[in-house]
Amino acid sequence: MKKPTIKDVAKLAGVSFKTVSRVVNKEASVSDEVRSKVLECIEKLNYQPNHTARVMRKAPFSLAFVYDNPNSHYVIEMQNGIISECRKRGFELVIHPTDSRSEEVGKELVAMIGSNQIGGVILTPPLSENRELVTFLLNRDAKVVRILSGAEAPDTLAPVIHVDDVGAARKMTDYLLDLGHQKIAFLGYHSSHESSLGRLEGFRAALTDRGLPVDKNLIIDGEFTFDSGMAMTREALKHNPTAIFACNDEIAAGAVFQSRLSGFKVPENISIVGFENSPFSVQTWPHLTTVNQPNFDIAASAAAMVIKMMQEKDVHSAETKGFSLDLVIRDSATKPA
Amino acid sequence: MKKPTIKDVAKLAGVSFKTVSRVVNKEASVSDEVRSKVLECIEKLNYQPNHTARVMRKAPFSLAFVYDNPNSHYVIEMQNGIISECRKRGFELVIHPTDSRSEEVGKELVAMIGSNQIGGVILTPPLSENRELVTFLLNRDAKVVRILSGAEAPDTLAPVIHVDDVGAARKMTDYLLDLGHQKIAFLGYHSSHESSLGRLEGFRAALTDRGLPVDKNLIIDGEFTFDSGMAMTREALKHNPTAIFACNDEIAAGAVFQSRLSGFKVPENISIVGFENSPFSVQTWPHLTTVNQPNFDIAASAAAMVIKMMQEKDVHSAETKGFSLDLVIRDSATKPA
DNA sequence: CCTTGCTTTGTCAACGTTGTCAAATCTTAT
DNA sequence: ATAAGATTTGACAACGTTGACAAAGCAAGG
Repeated sequence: MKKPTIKDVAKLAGVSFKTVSRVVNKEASVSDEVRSKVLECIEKLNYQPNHTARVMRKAPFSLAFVYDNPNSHYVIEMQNGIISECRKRGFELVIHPTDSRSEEVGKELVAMIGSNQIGGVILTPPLSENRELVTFLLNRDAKVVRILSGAEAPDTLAPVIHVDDVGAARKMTDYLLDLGHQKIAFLGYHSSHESSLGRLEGFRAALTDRGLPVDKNLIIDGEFTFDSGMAMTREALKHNPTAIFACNDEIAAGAVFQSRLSGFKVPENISIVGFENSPFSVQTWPHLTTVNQPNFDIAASAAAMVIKMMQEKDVHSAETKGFSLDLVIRDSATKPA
Repeated sequence: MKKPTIKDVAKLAGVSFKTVSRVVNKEASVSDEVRSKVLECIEKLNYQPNHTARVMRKAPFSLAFVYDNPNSHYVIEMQNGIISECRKRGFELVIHPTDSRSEEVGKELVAMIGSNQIGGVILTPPLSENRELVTFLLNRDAKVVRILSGAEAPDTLAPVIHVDDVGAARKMTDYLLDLGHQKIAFLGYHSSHESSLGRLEGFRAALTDRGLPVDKNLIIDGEFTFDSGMAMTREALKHNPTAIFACNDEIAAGAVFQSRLSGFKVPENISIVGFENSPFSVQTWPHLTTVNQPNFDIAASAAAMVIKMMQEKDVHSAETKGFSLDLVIRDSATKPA
């Protein structure tokens, strides 16, 4: 019992297969009478249009999500956002984890696009920061949307979604400052880690805005992990901060833990805030005050953009959309004693 | 500048396009001389075979990973495992998160398969437990591989990968018992949660094997979350256990935290073990002794199975493969005081 | 030098759709 | 009743590939 094709439906309905095609594609010029008969036959035979043949005549209905990020929570939220948009539009999502340091990335992606499986690509950091890669893809006329952090899009190569984590870091720092903290440690500076740079920038800006000095001893560098968070906290504690601004929630969780171990109550004796609003932020006690990243929405709007580009053939206008981030106030920060 | 097709290559190489096709498909009957000339032209034109056309004539080269699981870490590990296998074989992965309670699941999946985009499906719990869904898919001759927990495959409907978490729970309990613990609390029983059932079963079996009683007061039910872990621990502590067996790492993390809050040192005064070896297990102090689930390998072998089924058309022999799980001994459990 | 059999190459139809354009049918105005 | 126009339908090629089969080329055996 083979899969029914459009011709089987046509035969059953007593019309030409082109008419069936028209019904399937919801074209206008079909009489109501014929349409309903065809629809009925489709139902009866359980006909499914062959996606592949369709792609061959029209355009691909798939897009790729390309990432190189060890943070599962982030990846999943992004995926879900993209998928939700894909579902609405009848698109399929192909995921493409990759190694951003590898020379192969460009080739891999070009192969996907060249082979006509994929119509568009969503790039996340650090891939999206790679100008060379982007132009390379653009030259093979791929539809590309980049997700980047920063208050503004850095260029107009291709559409960009920018996520203002600098502004968010500043907001968070302001929040701590408003609470009355003066000595705030910054944990997680890492010169090669783009997002730590942005966050530090926001942190600094908030301090300087109020004419406060930026104490180098309180800017600690390390990895984005729990263990490193603990280590950095030991370091920071030597200089008696009243609050800790951690670059992400994992670090913050480590900080909470180490603080307690060192005899500080959180938040009574020391306030600690995170960044990301990841599951880790409620995996600790007290639950972390942090910054929410609306990854789902960011991803969905990126997907909407690529799909739009895939549909309107010519339009190449480098669109841009910005997201600002909000604080999530929970229990790990309060007024200093 | 359109994408080059096989015909362009043929023209350039001065051979028929069928010959090029043969080269591309690495068929034997091409003289070395011609082959290398063709290869050269392919290179020169930057020709990429059109995947779509290929799928139309042969079979789909994509498989779907279908899941309904809120645990990002699990999903990502599975994805990565599947992808690694796909890359080796030139397949693409389409992900399909879904709502297992919805009536639509079957239809969605049949639509994917019927439309010829997808050649096979990998099902994880709880979808894979749904016999009805599996037979439904099988009837539309989809290639299905199920991942299930349990020491053995429950039936021979379709190939199954079974993961022995019952055995692992027993191993873990034995470990605690060997350490000298007698009063062990079990946290995270939840009647509708398949995996908690299996783990409880293993826990019970280990006790009964040694002729020890199973104290109902020490079997606490609740969710698989940090907060619930804390709550269950408060409950358990009333009955003075010397060890806690948590159904997963999140619960264990909550347990560690609550224990400390209640004045117990971990592991000096109370031993706590988790399950899953998720990132949470090193996101706490001391790092958790837990059970490793080799999700990557499990997924990879599922992928290998589906791909094999897709390639060898007829073979329907319900293969089966089992995985046993190993303990990861870290620092959260030790001999009782 | 011709047959036989093997290897290499080519021709053509097919896969299941959609696009183009022409044919058939239905309206409406004269 | 008829021409003109609008709507609905159909025939056929095309998309880029592979499969089936036929043709050509070549070596060995008589």
